[in-house]
Amino acid sequence: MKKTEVTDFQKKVYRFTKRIPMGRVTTYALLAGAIGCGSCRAVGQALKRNPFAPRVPCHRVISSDLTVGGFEGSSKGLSISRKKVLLRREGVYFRAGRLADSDRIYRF
DNA sequence: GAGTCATTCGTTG
DNA sequence: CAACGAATGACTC
Repeated sequence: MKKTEVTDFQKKVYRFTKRIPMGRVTTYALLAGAIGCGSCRAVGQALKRNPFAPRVPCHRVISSDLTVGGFEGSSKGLSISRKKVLLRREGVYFRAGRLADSDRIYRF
């Protein structure tokens, strides 16, 4: 078994993700840009492997198109549904699979 | 070392 | 307007 080694990149991702206040969301591209990385996929990967599962609110990270994007390794299915419900409980409402208010996006 | 990924952008039909 | 492919950076096996 491998040790849960968190790379510097992941550390940044989790740090920024945890920085998101309740009732607010952010996008992969925004996170990637804030970290200093040109690819948003790397951010999603870090969240998917999320070693800090309940500690890091990965459900507060959505796609830059205001879409839910993915969750728990699936861009659709029950996982995504759960993500939407989770955000809804925090005050973030979704409409047709998209964020109802783009003003809810948290800017670093 | 190769494959995979929860994305994003650009071009083509 | 809609769909597909290519690009990019990092992680896991």
